[in-house]
Amino acid sequence: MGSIRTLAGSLGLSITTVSRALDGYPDVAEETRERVRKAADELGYRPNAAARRLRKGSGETVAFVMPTEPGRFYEPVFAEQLAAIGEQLSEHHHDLVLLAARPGPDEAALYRRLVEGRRADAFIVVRTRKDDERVHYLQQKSVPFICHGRTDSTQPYAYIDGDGEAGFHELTARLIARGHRRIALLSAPTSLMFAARRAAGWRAAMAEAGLATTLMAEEAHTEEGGHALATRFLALSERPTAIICATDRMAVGAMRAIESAGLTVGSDIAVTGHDNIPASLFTDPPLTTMELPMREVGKRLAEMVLARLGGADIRDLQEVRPLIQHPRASSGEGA
Amino acid sequence: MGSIRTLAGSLGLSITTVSRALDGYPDVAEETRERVRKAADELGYRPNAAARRLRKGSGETVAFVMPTEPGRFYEPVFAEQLAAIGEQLSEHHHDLVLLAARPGPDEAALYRRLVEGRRADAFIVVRTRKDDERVHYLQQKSVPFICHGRTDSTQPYAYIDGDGEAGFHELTARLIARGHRRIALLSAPTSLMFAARRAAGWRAAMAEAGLATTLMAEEAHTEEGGHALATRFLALSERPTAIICATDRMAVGAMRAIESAGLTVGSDIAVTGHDNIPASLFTDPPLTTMELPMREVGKRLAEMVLARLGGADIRDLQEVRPLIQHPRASSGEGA
DNA sequence: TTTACTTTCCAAAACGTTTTGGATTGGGAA
DNA sequence: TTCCCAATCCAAAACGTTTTGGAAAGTAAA
Repeated sequence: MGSIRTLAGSLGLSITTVSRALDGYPDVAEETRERVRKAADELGYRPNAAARRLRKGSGETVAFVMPTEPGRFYEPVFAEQLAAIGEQLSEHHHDLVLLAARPGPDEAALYRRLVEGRRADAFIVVRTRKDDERVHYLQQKSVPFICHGRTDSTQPYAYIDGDGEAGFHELTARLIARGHRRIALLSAPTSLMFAARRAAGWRAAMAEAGLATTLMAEEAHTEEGGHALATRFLALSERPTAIICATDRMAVGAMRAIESAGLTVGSDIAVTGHDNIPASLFTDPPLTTMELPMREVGKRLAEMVLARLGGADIRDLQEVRPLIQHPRASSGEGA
Repeated sequence: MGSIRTLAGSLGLSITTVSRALDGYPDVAEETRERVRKAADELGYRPNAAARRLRKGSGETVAFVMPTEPGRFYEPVFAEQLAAIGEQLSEHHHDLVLLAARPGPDEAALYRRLVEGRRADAFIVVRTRKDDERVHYLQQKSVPFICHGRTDSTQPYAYIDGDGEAGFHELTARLIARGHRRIALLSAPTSLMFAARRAAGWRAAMAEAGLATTLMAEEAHTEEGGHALATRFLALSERPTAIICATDRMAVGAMRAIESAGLTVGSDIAVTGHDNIPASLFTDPPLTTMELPMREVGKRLAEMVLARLGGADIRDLQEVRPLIQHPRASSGEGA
């Protein structure tokens, strides 16, 4: 029911003409085209996606594989990015297929299945790692993809990324200018590219000021991770006067640890994060943080995928975006 | 490259036999089947998804349309649910296609496009509304779907839902037993089914104890919404001694408002939420909340969709799950 | 030996599009 | 008139599977 054949039949036209009319080819009379459009609307005709994909060879399908960590997968800004990607792609009549696998052999197998079965024409790769097998594989198979975040690849690849290095450099310099000397970094695992970049920014600013970069440790980027690391640093005889966290979630955990130790965030110890999650305005005191607008990034990510599918050059699809700083009371700044 | 034809050719078999061998039909010799399997592995052959879908008529595709509100879409537990759905579906070789549209005409048009173009064989409908056009439409077109949350429909439909009514009833009764009399409810918009259910639970418990249910108001279920409503209630001459929030995010906003007013959460005013977001363990004091395990729900949602596609009866696919209560210090309970 | 049945395989049709390579018509130029 | 070209249309092939309806060969029963 509702195939192009019945539509063509009811119009007394060939299916060729109907197809070309709807696809906007120039070799069909304007009057006919209108007639076809109207009938298609009335019958609620939509070309069968599978048939179209089969014939065209390309499926108009973009895959997004969530790297679900063992245990909970809780990414504050994730949903927003996904929504933006979905909106943008669907506007251009592309499908976003969502999958999930934890990094490791399962993930690799999933990528192979998607590529070999031609279930996806392009990929969006998030949460990039330093040495990223996903990137290797897609490059080798020459499947189009866009990364959110950079990776250590010798071959060119398309990406969009926030400038975490510059952001953390600027933040660290700001704290140094306010008199801080012992500034700790609570990092996420540095095998994750975003964590490595942010750490590099902190390290550079500290080095420029001639300060030691010993107060640094890695943990999962969760409230719990932040709490554990902060507790450890607070027990030092020379405890830090400022704690820079890789993410807002870590900062929330760190703030809790500081309060438990009987200290006051903002006056006794500065705390900062990254992400500008909604809750960061409602911590006590409000959390100093920085932000890469996820909705914009998601939209751009989708645009870049479409561009790549359209044959755009990889070198024109490499973007690093500055972060928006939000200085607030948790670092003795802002309101 | 890599079609079933080349595979059949290289084996000296017909494509029929190859297809049936790989699909496990009984009319192919065990020896042959092994030979085919091995060759398929070596060549990395996977059936072309579009061709298979076209021929089979069913696309093995489940659609998930995110109801993106105007402005920010930030759903703490959302990513986890999505990951679980994706994992489960992909295990059964089904695709999860993700789309996004804000409730309204765009959303309706998107559903039509998906159904009429046969881009989706089934739907997962989340964030159900009292009068839900998505449900009406899918029922009318008799497209299989599963709701997360219930709705006001006279016809039967498949759903899984947390028992927010019982959960809030139990919580309210607990607070009453601890001596609270003026218990306010900070609700999400009651056009959303989950908010209406939770409000009903609170109202019933209050009525049973002969208490007034005037202390109730609706706002967006965000930190900001919670903050605004709490501020309003705190200004009353007879302010509430307990504030029940529809979500943890609202509770975070409410706690901030209480502190700003110079009061102490837990001792002066009890505060509770719902969702058990990770941050709820790291508020000061830890937040009393309740939970529907999202990973489990996601998995079950996927299973139910598959069951429905397999012809299971709707009446066997209606589940209400009890919530897990987490009494904590923010309501003077727990540790 | 013939018959009937089982096992194993296969040719061809079908799914609903898009694309290729014309065919037809009418009008203007020669 | 004849020829050419532009404007419209269309029949048939192709995309890569799965499924239908046997065919061929071997085996057991009569």
